Amino acid sequence: MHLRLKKNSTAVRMKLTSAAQDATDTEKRGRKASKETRRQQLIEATIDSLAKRGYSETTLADVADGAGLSRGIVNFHFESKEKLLIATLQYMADEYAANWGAALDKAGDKAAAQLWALVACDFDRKICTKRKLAAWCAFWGEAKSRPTYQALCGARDVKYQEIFLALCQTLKDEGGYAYEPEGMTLALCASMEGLWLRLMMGDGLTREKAHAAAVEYLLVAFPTHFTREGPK
Amino acid sequence: MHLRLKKNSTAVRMKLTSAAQDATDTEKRGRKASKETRRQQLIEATIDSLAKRGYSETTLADVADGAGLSRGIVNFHFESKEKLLIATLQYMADEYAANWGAALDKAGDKAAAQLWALVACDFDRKICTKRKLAAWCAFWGEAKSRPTYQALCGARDVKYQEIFLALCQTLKDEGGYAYEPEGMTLALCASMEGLWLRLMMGDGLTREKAHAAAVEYLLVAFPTHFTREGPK
DNA sequence: ACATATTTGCTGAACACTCATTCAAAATAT
DNA sequence: ATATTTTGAATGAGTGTTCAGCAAATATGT
Repeated sequence: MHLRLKKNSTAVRMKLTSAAQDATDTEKRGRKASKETRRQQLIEATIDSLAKRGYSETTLADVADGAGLSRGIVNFHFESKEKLLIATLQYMADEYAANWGAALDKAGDKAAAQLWALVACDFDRKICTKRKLAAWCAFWGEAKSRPTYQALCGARDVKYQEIFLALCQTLKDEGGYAYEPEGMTLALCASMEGLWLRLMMGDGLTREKAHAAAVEYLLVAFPTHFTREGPK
Repeated sequence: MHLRLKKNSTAVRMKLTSAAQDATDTEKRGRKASKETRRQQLIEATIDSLAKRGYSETTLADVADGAGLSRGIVNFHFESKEKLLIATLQYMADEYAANWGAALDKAGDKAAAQLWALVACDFDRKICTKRKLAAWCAFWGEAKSRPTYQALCGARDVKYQEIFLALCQTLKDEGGYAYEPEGMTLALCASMEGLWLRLMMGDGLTREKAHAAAVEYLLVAFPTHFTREGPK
């Protein structure tokens, strides 16, 4: 069970919120945490549990313990375990999409630079954690038999793959390459997903090595556009 | 529950096994099935259940029903659910290894032909079924938190990847390519695993298209060795 | 300011249910 | 007759869900 002061904790908390109202948010911990903050906290605990124990052994008790809250809490903030898991997947999908969206914006308007950025951001520190990869993989494992998961995992690609394809097409025209762009794009995207899978399995593969492998692919596919250090 | 005749079913079964002792094995169904046959039967039912319901919803009751046998049967032939699942994964790993082993034998001794065969056999009818892919993926999802699964999923690569690397190395020397062979091999293997993942997800991707994408990769990586139709 | 009422967030014990496992009895094979 | 295989009901541990009640925060009254 988690320890928690009963009577006198009030005074402590009041002092904290008034004296050390430091920085960012008025809502931080204790009762004061807003609904959205709690949901966030529970989602993080869910990712932890998925990474640590896997999908099939993730229990609400474990999530609650991980968040330092009580047993019934999930059914209060989410309606059910199922809803919590869906919200968790949704959160990860949104984060992923936001990440490559931002990378694309920063990349300028040359196609080569954009493709490079898109590949690089998949191996970004923020996204490509063992913890997050394990959570993704846990959902993949269940996706086949759960349409909702499948939709959310797939939504990852709807826009993404279109952009990828368009970029490969552009580079092909620029460089006069001979390949068939659809197959090329598919193989490239699949390669990055496969690298994620291997990173998660953890055969001593590092983020850097995985990224280097993806880059190696870019080099052979688009030799006139890239060097190992980046777009020309 | 599964329906089953009680008293008179014996006669029916006897007639089947004596009159219609058709073809292959003396041991087929009914009591007569040997230990090994029953285990096999239960493993197949397990793969079915993994594919249909996913890892977390696969129950012994479902496996037993799928095999047309009673509830307690798994604990008789396997000691526990855990052991059944491990035996199932072991079976799939063995089948996979046997498949690429055979493909390699048939490919002759030219490195290009061998690599081509190795890539092709991953998309073979026998191996690359939705059913089997879903089962693989179910195990991948749990592998992170289960050393035993991880070992069996990883064993897939121990020899495999060595051979792959050696072949890429050979082709590089023959063709005077400029890439770094480790990264190249890793990206290629990862690409095929990623294609499996996508096949399983089922975005209207077919075995043929997935194979074509892998081939597209081979073409750009080893342009002097391959055409879309095969090794030169 | 202080007291009281109401709302909101949270708790944890109780409940219902699923499911792996056990085992005595039955069916079958040798 | 004995050994082996199979059955299916019983068992018990584990887990998601419910809900009455508690406590903090806020609103309202004096």
